[in-house]
Amino acid sequence: MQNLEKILAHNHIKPTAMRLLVLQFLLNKKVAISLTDVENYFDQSDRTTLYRTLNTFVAKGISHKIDDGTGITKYALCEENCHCEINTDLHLHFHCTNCNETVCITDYKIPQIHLPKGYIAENVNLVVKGICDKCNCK
Amino acid sequence: MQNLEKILAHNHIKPTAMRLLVLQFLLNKKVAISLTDVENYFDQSDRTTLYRTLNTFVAKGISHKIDDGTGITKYALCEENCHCEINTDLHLHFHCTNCNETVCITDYKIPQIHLPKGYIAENVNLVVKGICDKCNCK
DNA sequence: TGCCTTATGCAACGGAAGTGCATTATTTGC
DNA sequence: GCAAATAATGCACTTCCGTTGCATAAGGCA
Repeated sequence: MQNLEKILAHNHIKPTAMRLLVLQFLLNKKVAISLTDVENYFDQSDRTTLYRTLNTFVAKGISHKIDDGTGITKYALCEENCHCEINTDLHLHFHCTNCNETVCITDYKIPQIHLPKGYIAENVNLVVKGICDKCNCK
Repeated sequence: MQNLEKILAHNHIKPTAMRLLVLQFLLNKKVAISLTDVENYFDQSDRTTLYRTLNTFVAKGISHKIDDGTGITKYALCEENCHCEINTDLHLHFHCTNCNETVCITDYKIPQIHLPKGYIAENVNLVVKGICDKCNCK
């Protein structure tokens, strides 16, 4: 698990116990998670700390925020070489209305969008809702 | 303003005073509005009534809900012939981070999205954030 | 060791969505 | 036209999530 510390160190985040645990949790989960998810998992721990831990991860660039249209902010680890700020590697998020999970579909890149004259795009968010493959197979 | 009553009647909504007022408000506003917007405008009126009025409009199909990524649910009247439920007339929403307004950009239709095997799309939401034409010109 | 910075934990706030229930208006059947 | 049923409204309250302030604990550095 040295790996975890390396990830943090590489992004200039002090490897506290809590951060290592949260990072591992994010790594294990393949889906985007909410603050409440983390909170439930680390039952004994304080909500604020977890909240700030997630925000630190976002600020330092190892994870990104996702708005999947449920009104609840989700978090997911960035891919290798991800530069969240830049328009080019934006991808699709899929929210399953059955299991309530949100996954990043990195294969699908958002196409160039031509806005009416005068509009300046800074950020694009594409969310598809429906049934995910797991729920579909059941 | 007979028109307003016709719209409601056509969608099987009883034309109460409140509903007519809210409908007119929506018609005048070219942008997507939040419950709070309506609430501020109809200062004397109860929030719950407005909340339920908007929900009724959505349920009966004369307006649709928009999630513009601000975390605040917005509402906008459907276009003529809109069938919100159906994937074909989904359009783009643009949220201006300067004036905080959200507009429907109906000219841009969301292209077909090819999801991985097993996924079923029911709904697509595409939100672009940035600076709108009005703010850009200032 | 002592100082300074950072992380953590507790408490509390605020906005927004939503619900329960009593009251008022509006239909509808008789 | 009246009574009963149905629907709409208004008030109070709850819950959930995001966020902040502040005091304490921990860790790094001179």
